[in-house]
Amino acid sequence: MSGTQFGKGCHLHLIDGSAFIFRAYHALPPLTRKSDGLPIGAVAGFCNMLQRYVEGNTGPDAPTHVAVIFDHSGKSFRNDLYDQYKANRPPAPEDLVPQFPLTREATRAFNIACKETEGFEADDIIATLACQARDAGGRVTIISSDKDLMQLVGDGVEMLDAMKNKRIDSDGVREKFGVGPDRVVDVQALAGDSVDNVPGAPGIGIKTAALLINEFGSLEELLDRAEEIKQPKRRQTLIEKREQIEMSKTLVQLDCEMALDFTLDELEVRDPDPEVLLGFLSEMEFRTLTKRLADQLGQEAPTIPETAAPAAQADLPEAPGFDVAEYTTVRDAETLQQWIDRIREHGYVAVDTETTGLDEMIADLVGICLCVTPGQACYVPLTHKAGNSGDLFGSDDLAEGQMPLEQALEMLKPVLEDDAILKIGQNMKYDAKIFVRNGIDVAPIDDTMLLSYALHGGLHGHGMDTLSERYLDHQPIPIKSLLGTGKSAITFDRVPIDEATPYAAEDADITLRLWQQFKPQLHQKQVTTVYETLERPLVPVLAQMERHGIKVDRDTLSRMSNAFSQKMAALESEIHELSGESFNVGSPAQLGEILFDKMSLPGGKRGKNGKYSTGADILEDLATEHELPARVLDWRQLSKLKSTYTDALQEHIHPETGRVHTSYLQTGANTGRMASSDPNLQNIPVRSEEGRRIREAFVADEGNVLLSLDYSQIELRILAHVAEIDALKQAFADGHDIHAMTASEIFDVPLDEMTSEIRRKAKAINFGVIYGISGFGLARNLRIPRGEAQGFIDRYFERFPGIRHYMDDTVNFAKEHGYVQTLFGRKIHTPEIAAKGPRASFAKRAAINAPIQGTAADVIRRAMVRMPEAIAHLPARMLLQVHDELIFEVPEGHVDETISVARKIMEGAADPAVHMDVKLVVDAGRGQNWAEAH
DNA sequence: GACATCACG
DNA sequence: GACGTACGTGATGTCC
Repeated sequence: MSGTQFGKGCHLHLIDGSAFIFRAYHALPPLTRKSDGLPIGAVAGFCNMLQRYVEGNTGPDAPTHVAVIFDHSGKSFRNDLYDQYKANRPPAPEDLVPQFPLTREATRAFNIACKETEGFEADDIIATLACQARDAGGRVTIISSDKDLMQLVGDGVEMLDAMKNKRIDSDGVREKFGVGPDRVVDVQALAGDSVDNVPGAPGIGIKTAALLINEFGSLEELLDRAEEIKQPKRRQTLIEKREQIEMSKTLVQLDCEMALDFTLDELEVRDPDPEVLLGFLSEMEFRTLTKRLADQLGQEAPTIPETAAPAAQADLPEAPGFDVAEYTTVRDAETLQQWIDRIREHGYVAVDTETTGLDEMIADLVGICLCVTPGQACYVPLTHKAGNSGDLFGSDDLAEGQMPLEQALEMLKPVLEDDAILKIGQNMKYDAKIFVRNGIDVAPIDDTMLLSYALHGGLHGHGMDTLSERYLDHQPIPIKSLLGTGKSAITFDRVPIDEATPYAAEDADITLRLWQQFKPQLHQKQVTTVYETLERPLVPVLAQMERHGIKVDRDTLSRMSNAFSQKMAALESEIHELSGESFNVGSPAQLGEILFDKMSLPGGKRGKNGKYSTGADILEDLATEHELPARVLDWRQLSKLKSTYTDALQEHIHPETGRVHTSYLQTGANTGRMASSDPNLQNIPVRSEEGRRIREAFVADEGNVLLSLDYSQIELRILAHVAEIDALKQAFADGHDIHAMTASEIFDVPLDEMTSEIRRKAKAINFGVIYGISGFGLARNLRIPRGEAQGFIDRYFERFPGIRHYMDDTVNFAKEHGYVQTLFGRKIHTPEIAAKGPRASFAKRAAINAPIQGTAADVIRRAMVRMPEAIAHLPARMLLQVHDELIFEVPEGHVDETISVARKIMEGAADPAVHMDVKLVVDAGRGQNWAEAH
């Protein structure tokens, strides 16, 4: 056959590669390569399907030419026609993404042509090839079950559903669409397609569409003569939505005349090269398949070492030391293109951005580093300024030898947004936010900080320096050595490029090395699900919340600040008068001396630095003795509110957005909780009346409302579930007041005789249990004798013995394994549990608390991950998270629906991963400001 | 930079 | 039997 021109007698097979991939992915469990944990299930299934396909190619239907056609990642020309095209399609699963390039490799290993084209979908390539083959007089079989391809059937073109082994010809198409292949697009244009988000004509499905097309002959005829339609609603739709219908047709119409950079002749069937094919299969560690194909090809099967993972790691080629690393500066497009080519070859890249500051809402991009191989990284300087770091009046001109920013971004954008290329970073949320401000939506991503958090939570911090020293035995170049410290510190754009390159490139290099080490461990440590469902997908969600921010009214804060100042001044003179001397009220040391030495008040205890303690609890006790401590308490409250909130918050209002943009630290708390900083919006006052008014400054944008949805008693509910306390479960099921119920049980008081004082005690005990109760702690909290507190606890354990078992079991588990777990499988390490003395006591209480606090944290993370999609059809925005509460902003008209949708997501957040015996309940509030909404 | 204090869940 | 003690955070001001 070789050298024959495609024509009569030839038979072209066109395989829809994406359909193969997704079918393979869903048909197989999430297999990973044994030596390094690389996800490999879809590739395995894909190879099996290719093998079966090749094997079945005998007889009259055997092809002379064949190609596997893939969708090129990214957007197609249809997105230019309609930006919503395929917009509701969920992104590819994370563990599938790294497998996309491998399926291309597999195709080539089978020596089958493998084609994809940027800006076009696989369907268009298939259409163009099918038309070319048909016009040349050949026969075509499209191996796919995608109905969008049915318009191509006829004239020697057929489809084959490989799963059902069913051929589809013109009759088959007529069965499916009610019209012949030539009118399929007309029907699709009318019926639309919810999967691809093609709008079509509302209210018209395939049946009706076929009826209309058959009646009028064509879509154009139908639209021109729409007035003749009898049904008024249908007539109106067709007239009013004409433009939308015509646009839909252009979306579903496949392009048969694409300019291809290859010809049909190049698709001729070829035998695989045994060495290449078996090499690929054994590299993937497919034992069965390698052997089967080796037998078929009459070759000796290459041996695949039966290595356990840790041994395999030792087998990996030793990464070069950091001292011999090759770090280059990229100064022109040609060199950058070489790096981009390398990235595309690998299918992943470690990325790091250098910027002018730490606030990603304000900092500007200075340069980008890339790394695909340990020890080889590049730095692309973009906006470094001329003039050296020592020059105080450094020029604002750009330094020589840098690519134009726009050009570099334009070249990198397709790579950074490519679904098939994994972008690896350390704290990628930061870099992603910088990129968004430069018009690039980085995805998909992996994050070494989050990998470490999932793997090592509780063992150590997850910053780059810690990780590098710990896992790579390498101390990174300190940023201070480039920027200096304090007042004389410079910004990164003032660092000479020659100095910047080794620092920046090293960060990307470290990130890549960490990723190579951590990623396979997810599977071994059984935290893949935690990482994939609770950590990785949260990154874009948080990034969006942070970028959106919450509106804060400066005037409200400013007025309150002035009021606080006046009150403080009055209190201060009163305090000075009472003490008989002028001193700094804000100095605990000076206050302590006044109270306990000069005035000889009782209860003077010295802390570890030899100073008297003057904490609020001590001053409260002293308040019965003297007026002064009470005044100091008042002053302190105002001082706190003013400095931390009314004043500091104003500094955080973004000059352009007028909103406050906090930053969430996903790895902030060992338990799985997040932390908020710059500013911390998770500790805005609420407990005191005076403080709560601060929340009035957090307002909804014009025409909008703030919503607050919070989990009711989530930690106690989780405790009831994990400790299996039937009485508690029942109380939650019946909707009873849980603290009153507890009080009734342990103090033997009937519910109708309950007093607020008894209930308060029970509430303290309930919280105490969650925190790993001790007689001393409860006694201090309730200000009762220690013996009495211990009595309460004893009675509590008597009534709810399950609690004691839970505590003992949890501590024992921690001692045995070195960690405890949440219901979702998050591991929180407790290295101190083996310590002696008070440290062990701390660790025990932390171990008791962690699964409860951590499970609650996991629950709300699940809700947050699912929220954007759930509210996508609403003009609602999720703004803040405060541990068990989510804050939304939504136009007035959509309040009720938003509450109902968000509540459903939150209450169902544990499902289906975890079944809870106790239902989760969410309370909702609304208002013009946060005080009203809460 | 350590410490004390206090804001939140 | 003594140890110290509720769990998890971040921001601020003082003082060295």
